[in-house]
Amino acid sequence: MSLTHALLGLLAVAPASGYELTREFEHELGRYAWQAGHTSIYPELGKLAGRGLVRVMHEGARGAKTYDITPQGREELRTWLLGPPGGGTTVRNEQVLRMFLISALETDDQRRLLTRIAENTARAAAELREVLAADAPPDRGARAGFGRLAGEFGLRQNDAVHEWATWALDQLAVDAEQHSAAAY
Amino acid sequence: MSLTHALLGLLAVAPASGYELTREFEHELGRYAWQAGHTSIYPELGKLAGRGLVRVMHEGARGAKTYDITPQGREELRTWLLGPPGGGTTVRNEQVLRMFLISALETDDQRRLLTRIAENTARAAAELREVLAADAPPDRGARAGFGRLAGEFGLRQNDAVHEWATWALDQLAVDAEQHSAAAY
DNA sequence: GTTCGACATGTCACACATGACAGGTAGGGT
DNA sequence: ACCCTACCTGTCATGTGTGACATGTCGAAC
Repeated sequence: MSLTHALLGLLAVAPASGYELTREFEHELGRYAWQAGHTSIYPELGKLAGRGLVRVMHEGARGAKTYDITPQGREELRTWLLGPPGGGTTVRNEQVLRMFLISALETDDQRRLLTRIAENTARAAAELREVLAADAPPDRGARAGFGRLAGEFGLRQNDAVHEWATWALDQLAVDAEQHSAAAY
Repeated sequence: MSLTHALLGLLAVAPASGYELTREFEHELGRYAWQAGHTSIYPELGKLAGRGLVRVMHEGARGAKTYDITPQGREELRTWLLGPPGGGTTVRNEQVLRMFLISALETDDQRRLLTRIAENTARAAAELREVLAADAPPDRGARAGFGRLAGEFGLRQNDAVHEWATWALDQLAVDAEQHSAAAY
C-alpha cells in the first residue's frame, strides 16, 4: 500500500507525531500526490510499528506519540522507491477526470469550464511562485527541502495544465471559425 | 463517486459496451485521470441503469450489451462537470508520491531515481508527440476528439515532470558543489 | 477439428478509505 | 473561573476498489 510508504518517507526526513503527519497531507503532498486523513493514518502507524518499520520514539503531552523510522523501515522505503515502477500504479485524480470529460459537453459549456480551469491554474501558479520566491522560506519544520521539491513540482504542474487549457480554448475558437466558413 | 461520471462521460460521446469502456481506461484516461477495471465497471453500469442514467441500447453477439446515456444521465454529468470543484476531490498518484519522497533518499539514490524519471518522461513525451503528429489519427473509434484532448494533456504533463526532474538534478549538482567548496 | 487469442460478462472475499462519532488536554484570552 | 481553539488520539459502519475465480462465444490459424 502506498500510504505505508508515504508515512515511511515522511518519517525518514524527520520524526513526527500522527497529528503532524496528518497535517503534511493537507499541503502539496495531499494536493498532488496522495491523500489521507487521520482516520487512516493512526491505524496505519500502529501496523507499521507492529511490523517494526517505525517505533514510538517519545510520548509527550496530550498523549502525543512521536514516531521514528527504524533501519528496516528505511530499507523498505528504499526498496519501494528504487524498485520497479511497474506494479499496480494507482492513479486517481478527480480534477484531471473532469478535464478529460470536457468533450462530452456542448461547446459553450466547454468554453466555460476550460476558462475556469485556466483561471484557477494561473492563480495557483502565481501563489506558488510567490511562496517559492521568498527563498529559504520561514522553514515549514524540518521538511523545508521536501516542501521546495513539492512546490516546484506543483508550479510546473499548474503551468502545464494552464497551457493545456489555453490550447484547448484556442482549438475551440479554430473549430468555430471553420464551422462558420463551411456555412457558405 | 467519480467512476459514475467517468462512465457517463464516455457514454455521452458515444454508446459503448462494458468491454469497450474497460478498454478506454487502459489508455490516457486510466493513465492520467482515473483507473478502473471491469470488476468495478460492470456493477456500476448496472447501478446506473437502475437509476435511469444509462440504458441498454442493444444486445449483440457474445452477450455484449451496448449502453447509451439517457437525458437524465447527461444532466447529471453536466451538473457534476460544471459544479463546484470544491468537494472531496480525490487525488491519488503513486508515481507522484515517489517523486515527493525523493528527499528521503541518500544523494546517490536521489540522482538515480531522478535520472530514471527524466528518461521515462522524455520517452513518453516523444511517443505522444509521434502519435499526435500523425494528425487526424487512424481514428480510435468515435473518441478521436477525446483522445486528442487527452494526448495533449499527457504530453504537457510528461514535459512538466521531465523539466522538474531535470531541475532537481541541477539542484543536486549545485548542492554538491557548495558542499565541496565548504570543505576548504 | 482443435486450439488459441480476443471478445464479453459476471461474482465474491478481502482490503482500504471516508465520514461520523467520541473523548480528552494544554494554553491563551477575557 | 471560563471558554475557545488548536492539539492529539482513536473506533466503527458503510461504501468502494481489487484480484481471484468462473463462464462462455466467435473467428482465424494450423
